[in-house]
Amino acid sequence: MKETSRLGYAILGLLQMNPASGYDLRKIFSSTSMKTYSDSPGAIYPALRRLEEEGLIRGTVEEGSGMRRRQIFRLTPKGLAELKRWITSPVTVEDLIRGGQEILLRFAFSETAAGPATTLRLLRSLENALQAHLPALRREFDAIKTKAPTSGRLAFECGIRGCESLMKWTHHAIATYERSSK
Amino acid sequence: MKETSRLGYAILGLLQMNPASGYDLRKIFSSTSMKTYSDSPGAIYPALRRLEEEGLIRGTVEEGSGMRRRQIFRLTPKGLAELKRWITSPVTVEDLIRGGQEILLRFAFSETAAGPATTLRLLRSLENALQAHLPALRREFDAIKTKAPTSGRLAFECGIRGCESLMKWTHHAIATYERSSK
DNA sequence: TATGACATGTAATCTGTTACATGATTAG
DNA sequence: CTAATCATGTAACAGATTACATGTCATA
Repeated sequence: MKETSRLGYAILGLLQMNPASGYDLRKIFSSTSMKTYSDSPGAIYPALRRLEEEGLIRGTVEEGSGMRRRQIFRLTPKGLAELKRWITSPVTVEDLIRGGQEILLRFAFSETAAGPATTLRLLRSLENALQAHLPALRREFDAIKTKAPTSGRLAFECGIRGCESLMKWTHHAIATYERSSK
Repeated sequence: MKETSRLGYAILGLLQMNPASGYDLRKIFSSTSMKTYSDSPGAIYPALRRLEEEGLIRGTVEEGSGMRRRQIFRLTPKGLAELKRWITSPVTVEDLIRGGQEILLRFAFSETAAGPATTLRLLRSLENALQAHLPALRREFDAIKTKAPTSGRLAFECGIRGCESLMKWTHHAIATYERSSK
C-alpha cells in the first residue's frame, strides 16, 4: 500500500463532494483557488490511474445519448475510509513546517467527508501543534536575532507572524463550529 | 541554460553568505528554520553538482593538516549574478499562489547578496503583487461564500487572512528599511 | 467542411525521497 | 580497538512539468 500524494488527496476530496471526470478536475484546479495543484493532464491522469489501482476510486465510462466519451470517477468505500483516515490523523509540527497547505486541504474537506465533530477535532489538533511550535520558533528567533542581518531577522518574523495569524484563524474557526453545534 | 530549483537557490544564497561543504549545508537545513528544504544527501549532492556544471559554484577540496577530506563550495561571479537576477525579478501573483516560500527566501538573501536598496525594491514589488491579488481573492470569496459549506468558506478565509498578514508584515519591513536608510 | 473546444492520454525529463554504501577520523 | 561521528556519495523509485499526440463532437 503506497502513500497517496497531496494531489491524490485533493482529488479524493473533490470526488467525495462530486463525482467528476479528469477534465472536470482540471477545470476545478485551473479556475478556482486550488491553483496550487497541478492542472496538467500529465499529473492528473496518472494520479487517477494510481488511485484506481489502489482501489480508492472507480471510473465508469459514460456513453451514448450524443455525449462525448468521458470517464466519471467516484470514491469507493475504501477511498472514503482513506480520505477520513487522512483527515483525522493528528496535526504534527512537521505539518506546520511543511507549509500548512496540506492541513488546510484536510480542513476544507473535513466537514463533508467526516462531519462537523471531526472538523472540530482537527482544529483542536491544529491549535495544539501551533501551541507547541510557536514557543520553539520564538526561542530560535531570540537566539539568532543579534547575529542575523536585518533581512534574515525580518524573514524570521514573517514566519512567526504567519503562525500567529494561523492561530487566530484557528480560534475563529473553533468558535464558529462551537456556535453552530449548540 | 537550465532553470535552477528552489533548493538550488537556497544553496546559492547560503554559499554567498559563507562558503560551505555539502555536509555544512545539510546541518544548516536540518538544524535551523530552513527545515522546509531537504537535508538528505540524495538531494544536496546532486544539486551541488548541477550548480557546478552550470558554472554557478566551484568546489575546492580541502586536504592536509589532519583534517577529513571535504569539499568547500564558493559562488562564482556567474553564480552571484544569477542569485541577484533571481532576487531582483519582480514578484508575480503566481509567486503568491505558489505559497510565498520562494519570495521569503529571496528576501532573506537580498540584503547580503544585493544590498538594502534592492531589498526595498523587492518589498515594494511584493506589496504590489499583494495589492493586485487580495481584491481578486475577496471577489472569489464573495462568489462562493453562499454556496460552499462552512469548512470551505473558513478555509478560504484562512487564505485571505494569510495574505493580509503578509501585507502587514510587508509594510512593517518597508518601514524598517526606510528608517535605517535615512 | 473546417475550426475550435472537449476529453484523454503518452513520453522525456527533472527533482526529490528513501535507503543503502563507503571510508576517514576521533573519543572512550 | 571499536563505536560514533564526519563526509561523501549512489541507486531505485515516485511524482510533477512540459510538450506532444489523438480522436470526438458542435457550430459556423
